[in-house]
Amino acid sequence: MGIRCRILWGEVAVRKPTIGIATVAAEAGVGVGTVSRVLNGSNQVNEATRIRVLSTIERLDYRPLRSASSLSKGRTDAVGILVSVITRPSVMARLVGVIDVLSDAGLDAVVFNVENRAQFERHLSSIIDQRRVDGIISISLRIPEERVTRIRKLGIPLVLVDNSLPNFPCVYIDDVAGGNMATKHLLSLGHRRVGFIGDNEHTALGKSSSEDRYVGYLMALEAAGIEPDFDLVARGPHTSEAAAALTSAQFELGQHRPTAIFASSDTLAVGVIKAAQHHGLKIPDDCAVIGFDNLDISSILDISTVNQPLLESGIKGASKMVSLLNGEIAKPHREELPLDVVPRGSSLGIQRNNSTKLYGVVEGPIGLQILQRGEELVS
Amino acid sequence: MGIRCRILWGEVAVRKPTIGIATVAAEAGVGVGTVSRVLNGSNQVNEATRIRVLSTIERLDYRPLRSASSLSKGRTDAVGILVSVITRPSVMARLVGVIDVLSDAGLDAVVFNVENRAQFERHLSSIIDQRRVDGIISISLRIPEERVTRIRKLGIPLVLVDNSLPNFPCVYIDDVAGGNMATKHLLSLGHRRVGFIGDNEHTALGKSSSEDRYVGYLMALEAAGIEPDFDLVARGPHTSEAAAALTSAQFELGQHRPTAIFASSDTLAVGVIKAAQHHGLKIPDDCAVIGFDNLDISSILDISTVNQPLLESGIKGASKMVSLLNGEIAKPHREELPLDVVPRGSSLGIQRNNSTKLYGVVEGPIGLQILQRGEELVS
DNA sequence: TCCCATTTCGGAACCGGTTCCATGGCATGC
DNA sequence: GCATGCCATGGAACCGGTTCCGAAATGGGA
Repeated sequence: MGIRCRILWGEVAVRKPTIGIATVAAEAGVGVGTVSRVLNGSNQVNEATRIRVLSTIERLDYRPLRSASSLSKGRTDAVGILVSVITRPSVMARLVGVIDVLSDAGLDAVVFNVENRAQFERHLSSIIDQRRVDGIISISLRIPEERVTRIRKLGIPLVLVDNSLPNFPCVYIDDVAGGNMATKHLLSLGHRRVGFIGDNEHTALGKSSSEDRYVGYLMALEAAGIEPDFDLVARGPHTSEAAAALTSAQFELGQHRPTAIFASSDTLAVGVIKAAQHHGLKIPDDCAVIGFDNLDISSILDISTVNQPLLESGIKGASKMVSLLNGEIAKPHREELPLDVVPRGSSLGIQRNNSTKLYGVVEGPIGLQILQRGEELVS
Repeated sequence: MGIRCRILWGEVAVRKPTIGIATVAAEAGVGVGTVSRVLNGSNQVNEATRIRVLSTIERLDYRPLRSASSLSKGRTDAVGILVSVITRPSVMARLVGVIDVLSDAGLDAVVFNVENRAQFERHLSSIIDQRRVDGIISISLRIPEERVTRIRKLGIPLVLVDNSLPNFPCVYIDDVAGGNMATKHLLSLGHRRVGFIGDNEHTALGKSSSEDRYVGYLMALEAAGIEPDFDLVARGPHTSEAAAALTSAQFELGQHRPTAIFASSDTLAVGVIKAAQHHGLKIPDDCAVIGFDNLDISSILDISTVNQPLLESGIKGASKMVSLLNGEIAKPHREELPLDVVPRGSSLGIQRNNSTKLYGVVEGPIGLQILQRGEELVS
């Protein structure tokens, strides 16, 4: 009934009495079953008894052991979250949505940060083979085929956020359409030489959002009857520094340089803008820019972008997991979230017909000249 | 030995045979103890036997159940991470450090996102009372006194990151000194009217970093023999919008307006800069700005700041937790991390004597004119 | 050949809740 | 008064690894 003996260094035996459910039951003069029922809020217990048990629990400062409960119940009430490079703001936002929903549902959120292939494999096998969680939510990651097969065979609940896989619940966007929208936006402003700056990190372990957006870019060009110029297409690591370097190269093409650039993420768009400034090009007059994701920074820097519901994707994904674990079938198994272009100063420039007061052009080493819609910012 | 029966809807009984350690033992012709030893890498097992057991495990596709192991071992191998508003980039960076170290140590990182007092209490009691984790890491949060008492009494390992508490391991910075350094930097540039923009969110549940930095600000003024002007001190929510509004009010003081502003975080500094531009003030000539934290955005926008090792704080904090759980005493129980001023364009302006080529001043609605040290960005 | 130390191994007891079945008490219906 | 049914309850069996003790096998030395 909870007496553990341990011999320390050949000295006297040390008793470490643990207060378990049996102790509580004995102390309250009831059976263990009753205590368990009280703990789990069963309505099968008399009110007077319940109160007596509760007060005993209080008095003994009894705290039920989660792992014992998990063992009996056959579930951990925890969900594993596999997350690709967590530091990316877009990934972060999704993660927050996931965590909030899970914790509201009383589920533990066990986060696994995946930064390389080896780590990915290690985490996957740890999750799958050690049965430490009831389900898996994968954010912006592409799970290797053999793992998917195994997960499917074992019947482990899996939900994908920002990716999709046949026969699994998922929440995703149409990146091709998004790339198309962004490019069309630039084309609609009259640009004919539109560049593309993307990242190449999907090769590692993520989903190839950038490549999908590139496909959309090509489609938009084709629809406009424009022959793609592959000198205006470049890919590199997912950093603004890399994007700046790639863009810089395009700006050195002289009269063949792009007059507008679609960066496959806002982070890259920042680099594009840096490069433009480096070359003395005015934005958007000399070069229009649009990004993707609608991160905080794009709003701060007044960068046009394609908005996708990041937080919401996490919320919806986690909700599907909760339904799955509760045995309810998530009705719309697969869910595509809407996208929309957010036109800002980096493509539109100052809208002269905007009646609100605009910021003047400021000189100086820092000219973070932000075009705000109206005065709300400094209200 | 692992046969579970369940009656479904009054239909036939369904047998769900589970493959447990006993099955493996029987199948391999050994005892359960041996299988367990193999699983845990004990060296008390003959090589031939080990191989036989491993192949049986492989053949049966046996996966040990984490919660059973936890129950016997008396530990969960999981650590709870309490995190204040996770979306803040500074908090995020610390979290990443923590998660990486924990997962390297084979510990699960269970993340609890705390956004309000009620959530905080709920998560705390869930963690403490349900014994779901072996230890707690608290990031940028101030734990209520009564909870601390309880944690201490129960002997739950607790590590604080970006905060400190007597007799608990912690990793922190000297915010007072940081505020002092930032303000001194501005004073050293000749400014006498230095404003302070801080946040007031510590009242809720976080640590009062902003207030500590304010104290440092006051000390620096005093050391310079400057009487503080409380018209130049303002606090609001932790958003650049709020900071912009507060700053704007200061700029309307006419000749009494500040010529330099210390913002207690980079996020706020962005708002300060927005407000300056709104008022047609050049930075840093008309108003110098320094922030705090050295976030990505401050580097992108060339904002002077005070650097603190964010990722490192997480790494060190988690390492302390690992030591604690391993029974090793974390030697330097409390650890203060170093701070340093990172002077950038928002306070220094263009350094004319810098030999590297500088970006020209660009006109246009977006003049994200970033002063880079050298060409490495567009290399 | 016998003795003792070492290595390897089997398996019962145990970790601490959960669940299900048996039981007792009480009210209702005939 | 007795059968019936429901509610509340006790407690044994169970969940599936871990650990420890005792024992068997092995090997080396006298």
